[in-house]
Amino acid sequence: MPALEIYAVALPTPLRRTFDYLAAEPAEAAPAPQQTLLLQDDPAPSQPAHEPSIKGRPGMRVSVNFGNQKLIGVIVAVKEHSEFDLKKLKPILALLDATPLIPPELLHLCQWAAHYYHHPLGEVLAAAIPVALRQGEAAELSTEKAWQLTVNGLHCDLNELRRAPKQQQLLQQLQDEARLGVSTVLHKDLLLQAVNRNALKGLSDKGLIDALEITPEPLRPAKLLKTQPLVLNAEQSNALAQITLDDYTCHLLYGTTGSGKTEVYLQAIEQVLRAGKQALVLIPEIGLTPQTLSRFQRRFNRPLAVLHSNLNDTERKQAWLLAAAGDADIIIGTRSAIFTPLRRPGIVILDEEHDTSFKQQEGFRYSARDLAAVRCQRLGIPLILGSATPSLESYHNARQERYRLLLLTQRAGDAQPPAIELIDLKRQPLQEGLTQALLEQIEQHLLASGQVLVFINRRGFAPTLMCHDCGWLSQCHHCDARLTVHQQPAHLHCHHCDYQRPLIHHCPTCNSRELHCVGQGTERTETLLQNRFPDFPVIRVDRDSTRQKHAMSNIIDQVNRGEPCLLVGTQMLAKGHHFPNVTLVAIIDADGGLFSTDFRGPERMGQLLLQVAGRAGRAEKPGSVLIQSHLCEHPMLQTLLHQGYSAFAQLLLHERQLSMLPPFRFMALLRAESSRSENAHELLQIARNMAERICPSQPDLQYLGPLPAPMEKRNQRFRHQLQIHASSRAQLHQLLTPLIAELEQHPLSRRTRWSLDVDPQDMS
DNA sequence: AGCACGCCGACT
DNA sequence: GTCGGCGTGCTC
Repeated sequence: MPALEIYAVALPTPLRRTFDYLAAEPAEAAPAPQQTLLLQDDPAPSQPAHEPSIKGRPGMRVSVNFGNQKLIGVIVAVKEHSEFDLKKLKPILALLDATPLIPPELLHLCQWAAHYYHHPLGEVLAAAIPVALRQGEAAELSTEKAWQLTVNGLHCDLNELRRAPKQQQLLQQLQDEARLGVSTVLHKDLLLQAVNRNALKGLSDKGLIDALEITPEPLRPAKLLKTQPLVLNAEQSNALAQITLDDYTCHLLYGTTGSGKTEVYLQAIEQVLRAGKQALVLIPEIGLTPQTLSRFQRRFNRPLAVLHSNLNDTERKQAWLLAAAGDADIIIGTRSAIFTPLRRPGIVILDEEHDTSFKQQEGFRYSARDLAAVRCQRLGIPLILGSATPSLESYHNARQERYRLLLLTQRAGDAQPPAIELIDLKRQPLQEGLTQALLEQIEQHLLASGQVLVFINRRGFAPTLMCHDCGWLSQCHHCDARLTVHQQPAHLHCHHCDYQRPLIHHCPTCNSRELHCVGQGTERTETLLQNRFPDFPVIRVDRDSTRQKHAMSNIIDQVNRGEPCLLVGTQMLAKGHHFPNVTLVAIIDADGGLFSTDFRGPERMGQLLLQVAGRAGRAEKPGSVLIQSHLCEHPMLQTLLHQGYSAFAQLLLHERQLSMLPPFRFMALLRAESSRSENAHELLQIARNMAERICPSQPDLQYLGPLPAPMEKRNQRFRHQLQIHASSRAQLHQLLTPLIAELEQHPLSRRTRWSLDVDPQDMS
């Protein structure tokens, strides 16, 4: 009598536990003839579609009946006993994998994340697995259409095709390649060579070539590099030499814009590839420009897989499986790529590590940066965090020598750092927010054939419409926010809930015609600059102007042609793209971050200012940066501009320490939202009472709230939050584990939407 | 989360 | 008489 086999299965439900299932009963009589291992679309539930000899192991997918739905889950443990009534256990319907889809190391990372973020494992796994595989598709690399000469085709006389020159040319090409030993040619490669489809069909109809489906072999030519590495300067060489490749170290590569961080990444990756291992490169959501990608493709003769948000389900699955199979040597992706399985993991690089897009802001709120550290530590491989403006968390870790600090201070080549100057806005006459001094500078740079980048971090025409006679404001009815005025096309738009309505010209309250636009947005600045400099093109770059598919690359092309022009835009301009001909960067208003309700406001402001400033003077042309502010004497601005980011970061860290905020304290944010404000508040009050009972407030563990969120009403829902501050991670989690368990048992917790954010990045 | 069950109000 | 509103309970 074989021991009972029970699988603990994680299912995609918000329930924070696994469910036990029996292994499907072994087939009774004679073994069924060759049954397919992997499920087709719809398995017959009565007949398990797997061979009895295959045993379930952790990381394999199963399909099961759950309540009255059929779900796909992942086995997380195989055991002989269950806490649950054995008679009530259901058998799995089918085992979907012959080998674990999630290798043990990745499953462990998911379990760690579920535990650390107090999030259901089933949902963590759902975030880790591409949709196509989550829905039960076979874990097989997709095949590609290819062509092969038939015997007739190989020996066919080209003269026979003299009346079909396209076919003749194609046949000759295929015969030539066949003689060189290349017997099959991928269909997509032929299309890339502009081969006519009709010519292929013609040869195929004549029986000279055959179509076939093949799984392409990864190409690894003997020569690793396509192009030679750049010569490193002393700092870069030193940084590269300090990167430990054979065990875990987290390196903070802190390098000024233009100091050549990417070259250090490339040469570190080169060493990893030479050791036969894979490199995982994580980049911010908008950082994956064709420029970044081509830099990797141009350097290495090795297969590369890309994972970003514009892939469809099939492409995403393919890239994921290529990484898992070890068929891709370099994997480049955004946040969720931290969950890519790797056959031969060698290094993880996370570029622009301060970027907020590495933290998921809804649902499973994980930090890809922090998970990268956990994963690398487990794997015993190096992690490189790179930034010109490191997050205070990482900078603090480096100063505490938990991370190895690698400094790059020199700009590559002859590029000079930009000269940064403040323009005091106080008492200045303004034209749509721009001072005379700024306009004159812009004019000078344009006349000197320079390009000018004007940064204003607000899209639309103006953030508010106001009645000059009665004080009416364009309030959004769904949010505690004003509707933004847009002129292209003209409408009022809430940037928080997406509510839109036509632009009005009379006050809805007093019917006055004196409706004024208050404040500046990109459209308004664009209009002003277009009127003021009619001889130069003004190009607006924001979410609205780049909505269409190739809009951004068209803009990049236009700007890189080098003609003098004005670029007006939001932070989209600050990230990823290089504009070598920009000689002046103008920042319309630096003050936003200094009044922010979020304690990270000043940090974000400093990072953004330097990122924008870094766009100037990248090439041989020296750049200047002008920053308008009402608070020129503010110590933060002064420190940032005169002593640099490190001094600025140290100043902010000092303040964080005094006010007992991260990274000196550890935070969790319990959020609740409801269509009735009292409900959200009440649930959090219950949570606070529970928390006080588990662990009373004390210096090492403090509660703040429940309080309304900074924007209480958003999209018709009222939001409240309870902050939990602890002096150590351990203390935080000692509270959270029982608190969440108790809270989810409470009846009110199922009627009001709530979520937990461990290490919140955005307090709103 | 989904989904079923169940118990009260306005319609063909 | 039914359709359907959403409160409550359960999922191995």
